[in-house]
Amino acid sequence: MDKRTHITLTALELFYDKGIHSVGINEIISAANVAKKTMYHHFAGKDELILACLNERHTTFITWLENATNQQTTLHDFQERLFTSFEDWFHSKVAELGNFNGCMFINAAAEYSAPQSPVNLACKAHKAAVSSLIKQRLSECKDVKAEKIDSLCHYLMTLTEGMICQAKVSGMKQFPRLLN
Amino acid sequence: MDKRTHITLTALELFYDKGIHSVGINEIISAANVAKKTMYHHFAGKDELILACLNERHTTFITWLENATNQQTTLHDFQERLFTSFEDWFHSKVAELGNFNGCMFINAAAEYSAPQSPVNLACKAHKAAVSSLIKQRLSECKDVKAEKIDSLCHYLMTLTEGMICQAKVSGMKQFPRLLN
DNA sequence: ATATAAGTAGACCGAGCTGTCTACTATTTG
DNA sequence: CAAATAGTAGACAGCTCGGTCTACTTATAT
Repeated sequence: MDKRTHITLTALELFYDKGIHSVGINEIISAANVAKKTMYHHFAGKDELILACLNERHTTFITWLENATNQQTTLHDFQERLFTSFEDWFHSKVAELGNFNGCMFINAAAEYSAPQSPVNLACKAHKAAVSSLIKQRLSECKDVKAEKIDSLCHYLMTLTEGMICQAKVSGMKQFPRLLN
Repeated sequence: MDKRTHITLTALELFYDKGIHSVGINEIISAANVAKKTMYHHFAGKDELILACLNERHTTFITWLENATNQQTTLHDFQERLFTSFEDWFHSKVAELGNFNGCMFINAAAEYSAPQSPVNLACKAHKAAVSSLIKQRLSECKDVKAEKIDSLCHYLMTLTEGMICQAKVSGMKQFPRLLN
């Protein structure tokens, strides 16, 4: 594997697990078994590495979610598929997403709250992409009217974001499914 | 005002605004206009100060939420009051909660993910207390059956947690209100 | 009034951080 | 082959951090 990718993946795992500020360069190069010079050959600094990690995570997550939610024909099916997919993630059953520790981007935004900082912008962009994917999927449901897509997406995003937080903080890993 | 409280409030504002790891002792004592010795007279170290801040925030938040949601008689009224109260918070219209920057405890948990660390335990405890308050309020609604309280609470908690994250990360500050 | 506690200002220490540099080795490529 | 590139190991500089300490100054309480 490419050294740059290897360093990125190693750093991502540490950042996701422990938080960004808690992980130093020395820990990363030690875990990746590379020399410090190698890391600084591929990345201008820690900031660039952080952004590479977020980018890597973004691609992995969106690809997973795309595959996990395709080919649903009704709103009910899509919602159920969406919920169970997230529940799999919460239980660390999705190999490519690693040991569940909340949303990498919510976590990162907590550490980088300055709204115009590159990290914060990457977090916003990720959430916008997830929202966009959900709208795409809703538009593929035959029983969803076009004018309902935005509000349904907002509703589903709110539930998924809420469950991510609860799964991380409180260990509650099941979506609410209200039976009327 | 008591020096200990003054230091706690100053530190809390900085922690809430910038994140815990991003704020050093020197910044705190400088902002609070106290000597370093004063701070270390009242707190054994940064960790103890952090916990005091979380405790302060917890009390302030729960007290606000208790007052904001009392005397609702129906589920519909309670839910609407809950949502509009949170929306006020998102728009920084609640003086005692300061400039909105997400949930202090979700943010803190992102920085302290070790499940048994004191900070993480304080975050879990806070969320449990919010959940408990919502259940209490639901039990006060005349049209809510006792056996529905847990699932309704889970549903409302999921929506509020989700909206907190979206308000912070994406700037989306309005609850979804699906009109059937 | 005087002893004790609480406070100020800031120097200082050791540790850890990011990032640079030297010296050397391996690998790739023209 | 030769030159450039990518790599290793690790020392080191410069900075910041948490935390301690000295010397001095209020404030408080018996």
